Amino acid sequence: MTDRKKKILGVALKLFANDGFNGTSTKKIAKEANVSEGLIFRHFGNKKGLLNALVQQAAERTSVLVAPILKEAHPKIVIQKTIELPFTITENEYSFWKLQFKLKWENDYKSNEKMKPLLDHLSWAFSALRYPEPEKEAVILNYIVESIAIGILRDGTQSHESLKTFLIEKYKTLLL
Amino acid sequence: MTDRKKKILGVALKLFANDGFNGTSTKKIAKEANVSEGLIFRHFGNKKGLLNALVQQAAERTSVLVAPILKEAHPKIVIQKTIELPFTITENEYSFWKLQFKLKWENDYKSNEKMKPLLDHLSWAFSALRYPEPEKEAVILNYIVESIAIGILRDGTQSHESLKTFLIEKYKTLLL
DNA sequence: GTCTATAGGATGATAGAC
DNA sequence: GTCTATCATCCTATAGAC
Repeated sequence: MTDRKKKILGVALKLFANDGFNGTSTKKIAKEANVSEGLIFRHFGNKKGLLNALVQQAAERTSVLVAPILKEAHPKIVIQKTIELPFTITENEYSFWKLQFKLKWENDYKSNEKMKPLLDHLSWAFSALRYPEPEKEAVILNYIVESIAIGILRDGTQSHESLKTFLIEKYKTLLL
Repeated sequence: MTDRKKKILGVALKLFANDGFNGTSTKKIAKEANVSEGLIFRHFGNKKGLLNALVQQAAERTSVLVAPILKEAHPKIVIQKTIELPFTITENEYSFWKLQFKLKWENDYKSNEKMKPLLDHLSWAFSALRYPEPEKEAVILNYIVESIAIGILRDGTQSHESLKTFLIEKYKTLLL
């Protein structure tokens, strides 16, 4: 992967995340990346191809991020790590996550597959802890964690920090 | 409000919700509404003006929908009605809600003001029920309810029906 | 791999007639 | 209030040179 190709991907990620796919012209991407517009099409075929490359990168990045939770064998730790997940987002990853969430609303990319393994592992954890409805608990916790992630993208990590402790304590109590 | 103006608003709502603001051309709106393209600009000035009209309609519609909960004086019922809220969405309102949620990602429309009164009333309800952290409980429940709404928009009401009972029971138990 | 130049079409918006 | 015709601009994509 050449430096220019990487630059294009980086700039496109930022712009797609902020202004949306249709709200971002290839011209703007080229300008901000200090690259000719033609180069984008040489490397990615068309604009959609550029987005696809970004989506593929994201899939890999997501599985790396979720891996430590999936390997965790202690149910209580699985839950705690899941709650902590959105708080591990650093500011330079904001564009990445923003694009992920936005794409859920695009008809072509709404696949939910990436988070399925985490959901399954959460179900298992609640099940191991004898919750009567483990699947539903997993769905709910997943919803909470996703909403927190979205909130953080909007207002920053700090604004939600107190929720982390609150949630961990809440789920700890229920586990006693 | 003339019939043609209403028609434009209805078609624009559907298309903006499905394909996004930038993904929808005024030409397409005009064609689907059986109206000349010029008429859109006569009525709404420009494309953004059309979106603004939609946003204003939505604000009114939202406050009507939330009103019954805000008037509710029994804290337990406030919580139950909040949980039930997303399940009252009918299919012909899907576009309306879809646009609402999508706009949260648009830099110009991310205002969260519309749901603030509900959040405050929820806080009050949890407080009245002696929860130690009423504001946080309100935020969490609000997150859950929003996520369910989004899930319903994706997969239909039926797919989440069992969660409704589950949640109502869960919060009932915690209140004993 | 990268750039410049350009084609071909779509897009938002306006003017003027009815 | 509504339509037709039209404009200027922008957009994606390609061709050809280096």
